[in-house]
Amino acid sequence: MTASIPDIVISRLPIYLRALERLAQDGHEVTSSLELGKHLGISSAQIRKDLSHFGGFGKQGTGYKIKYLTEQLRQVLKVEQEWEIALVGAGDLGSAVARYRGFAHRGFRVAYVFDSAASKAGKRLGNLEIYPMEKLHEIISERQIKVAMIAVPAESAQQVADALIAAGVRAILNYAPINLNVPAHVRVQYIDPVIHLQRMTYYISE
Amino acid sequence: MTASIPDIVISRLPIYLRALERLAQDGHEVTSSLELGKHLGISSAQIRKDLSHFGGFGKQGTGYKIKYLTEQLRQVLKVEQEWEIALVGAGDLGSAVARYRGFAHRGFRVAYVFDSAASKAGKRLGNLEIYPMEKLHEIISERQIKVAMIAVPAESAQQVADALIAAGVRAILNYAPINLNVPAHVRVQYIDPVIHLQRMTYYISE
DNA sequence: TAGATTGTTAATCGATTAACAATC
DNA sequence: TAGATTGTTAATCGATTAACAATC
Repeated sequence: MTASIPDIVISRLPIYLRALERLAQDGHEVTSSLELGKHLGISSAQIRKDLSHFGGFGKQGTGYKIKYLTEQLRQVLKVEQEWEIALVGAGDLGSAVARYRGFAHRGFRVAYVFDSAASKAGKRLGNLEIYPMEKLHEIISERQIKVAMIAVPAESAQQVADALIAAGVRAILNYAPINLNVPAHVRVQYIDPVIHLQRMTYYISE
Repeated sequence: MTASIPDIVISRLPIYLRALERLAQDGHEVTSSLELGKHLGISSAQIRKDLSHFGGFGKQGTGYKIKYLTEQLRQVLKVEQEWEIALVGAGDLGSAVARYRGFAHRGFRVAYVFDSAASKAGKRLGNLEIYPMEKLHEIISERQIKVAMIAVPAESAQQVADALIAAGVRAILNYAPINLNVPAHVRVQYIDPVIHLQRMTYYISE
C-alpha cells in the first residue's frame, strides 16, 4: 500500500469486474486466472499479478470464488455504494446517456442534469428535472457530487469542466471531442467513438 | 515499414489528429512537439518519436506545418476518405449514435442501420432506413462494409458480432458491456462508460 | 496423496525519456 | 549568423511473462 499502484493495473480492474459479473450471471461460482484470461485475451500471469497488488484473493489449486473476488474488487474501486453523477448537456447524446440503463448495479446513478438552453430548464428527462447552468454550482457543492459527465459541444466543454471542478467535482467523463485541461487532483476520461474507429482503420488492408 | 509499429503508437495518432484539427480551427498554422505535448499532457519526445515511425513531417527550428501534418496523419490512419459504417441496434443508444454529428469530416459516416425488432424494420432513423437483421449479410457483403458498431444488449452482442464478421466486417466498435471473441484479423474496440467511471473512483478519497 | 492453481520472484521485453547532433 | 526545434540514439524506466515453490 505504500508504493502506489500503477494506473495501468487500476485500468484493468473494471474489466475483470465486468467479466466476473458475467460469469456469475452465467451460473459460475468459481474461476481461475487461466479461464478469466482466456475470456479477456490477457495472460493468466498478468491477472494474478494485478490482483496480488491488493491481496491474496484466491486459493492454490482451486482458483477464485467469483462472489468474493467481485466484492473485493468493488471495494478496491470504491463502487460498493452508488455514486451520484451530474450530467451536463441534455441534447441527443446527453439524453441517451441519461436514459442508459447500464449504470444501475455497477456503482453509478445519474442524479442531476444540467443544460444551458433556457428552453430546456424545468423540463424533464425521464424522471429527472433539467436544471439551468446557474444552479450547477449550488447543487453540486451542496450535494457533494464528485463525479460528472460532460455531453456538450466541444466549444463549451472546457468552461463546463472549469465550473464542475470549482463546485468540487473530482472525476469527469468527457463525451466532447476535445482535451480538457484540469488540475492534478481531478481525473478525466474521454469517450470519443471516432478516436476508436480511427485506431482500427489503420489495420484494414485491401 | 518492415518492423511493425507498436499499437500503442497507433492509438495516439488519432489524439494528435484531433488536437491538430482544433489548433487549425483556432487559426494556428504551425505547431511544435512541445506545444502539442503541453495541450495533451504528453512529452515532446514521445510525440516526435511517434511521428518519426512514419517519416519526417517537421522542420528543425520551425516545427510542424499543421495542415501538412494533418494530411499525413489522415493518410497513415486511412481516414482521408470516408468509411461507411453499419450500425446494429436502433434503440436509445443506437439512435443517438446514428444522429451523432461528430463523425462527419473525421472519416466516417453511418450508412446502414439494422435492428432485430420487427416493429422497427422499414421505419426511418433520421434519413436512414432501418433494415431487419435478415438483410445484414447481403447488404454488408455486397457493399463491402468493413466497419461496424454494435449497440444491442449484451446478451446478443456476440452473435451480432459473428454475423458481422461472417459478412466481411474487419473493425467493430462495441457499445455493449461485454467482451467479444473475434478472429485475429478483426479489430474490436469498446465503449463502456462504466469502465471509465470505475477507473476514476479508485482515486477519489474523502 | 496427486493434481491444480495461486502468489511471487527473476528474467525478459518493450516503451518512455534524456540528450544532442543535424539543420532549418 | 544565432536561436529553435527536429529526428534519432542510447539510457532509463516500467510492464509483462516465465517459472516455480507453496499450498489448497
